[in-house]
Amino acid sequence: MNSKYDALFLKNQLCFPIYLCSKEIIRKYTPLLDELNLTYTQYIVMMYFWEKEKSNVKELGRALLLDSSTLTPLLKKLESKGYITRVRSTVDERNLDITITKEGMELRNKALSIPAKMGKCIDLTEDEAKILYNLVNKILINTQKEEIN
Amino acid sequence: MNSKYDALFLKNQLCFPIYLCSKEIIRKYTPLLDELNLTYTQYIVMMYFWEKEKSNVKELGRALLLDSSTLTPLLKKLESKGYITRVRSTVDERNLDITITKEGMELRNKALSIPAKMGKCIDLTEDEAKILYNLVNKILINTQKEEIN
DNA sequence: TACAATTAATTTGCGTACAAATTAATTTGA
DNA sequence: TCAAATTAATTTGTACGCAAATTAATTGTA
Repeated sequence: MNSKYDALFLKNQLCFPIYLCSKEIIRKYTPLLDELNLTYTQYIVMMYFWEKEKSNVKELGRALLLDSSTLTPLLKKLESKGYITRVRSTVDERNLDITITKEGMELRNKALSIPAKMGKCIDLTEDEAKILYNLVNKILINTQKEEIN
Repeated sequence: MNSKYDALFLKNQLCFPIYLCSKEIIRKYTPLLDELNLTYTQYIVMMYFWEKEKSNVKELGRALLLDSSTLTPLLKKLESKGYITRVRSTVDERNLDITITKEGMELRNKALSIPAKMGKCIDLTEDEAKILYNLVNKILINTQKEEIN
């Protein structure tokens, strides 16, 4: 311990490199996703719909940890690109039925090469990737516990 | 391998939880930083100036991996809060001399309790934190290598 | 059964984040 | 030496990201 300010030195921050890492990864995704006419967040949303054809804003937001106010304009953009449809539910008109289109489903095939390209770019061993995955998920669990501060 | 789409399943993504992790951590920082009248990015910039009293946009951007077009408005905000000053260099007027003020420097004392609070919230062991730090930095190095794709 | 409470989605406001274009100052080289 | 190239910062345009306010539909209950 050199100074009472030690914990405030940039080089001693853990969160800062995580934040940089997330940004850099997204930056690397960008040219690959450009070919699918998707941004990173839109790609994550499409990934969700590749596995679950139909959903609504609330459910999607809970699954992807995205606010409804982020999703509303993003979903409108995906609709305008023809990848999903947005229709008010007839059962409960508060809900929005979001459904992937055939074109949206076909995007999946165009995305097939992306994971390998990104994996090569990240360039971790399988073990390292697994360790990182577990640690990051541990933080996600911990940060989502009841706040005390 | 169950399907050719395996690598596109959300649960098999490494980058997605890193992205979530970064966002969740920043979300946790927010109420703590509110007391200093700072956003997370502004906090990182202030941290930089707590260690290096004077800089310019280019140098700062390289250190923090932030674009000048992100920094320009952010620095104007920090200036309006009285934490830094922005003056064109007299030596080379293309450069902006950015200097931390006394008030900016004093913020550091108000920030002293933040790292411990965040550490408690993240809740990793010292070893886990070190491993995570190294893995994230490895990705940062790898992603910043010459692009091949 | 009306009306208050709740719920889902949208809108608004503010702050990043970055690519591309622009502006202004400095440097380079024919 | 002066026009072209380079450089630093700013501006512009698009897209998140989230808190808070709003709107509209549904539910709960007195």
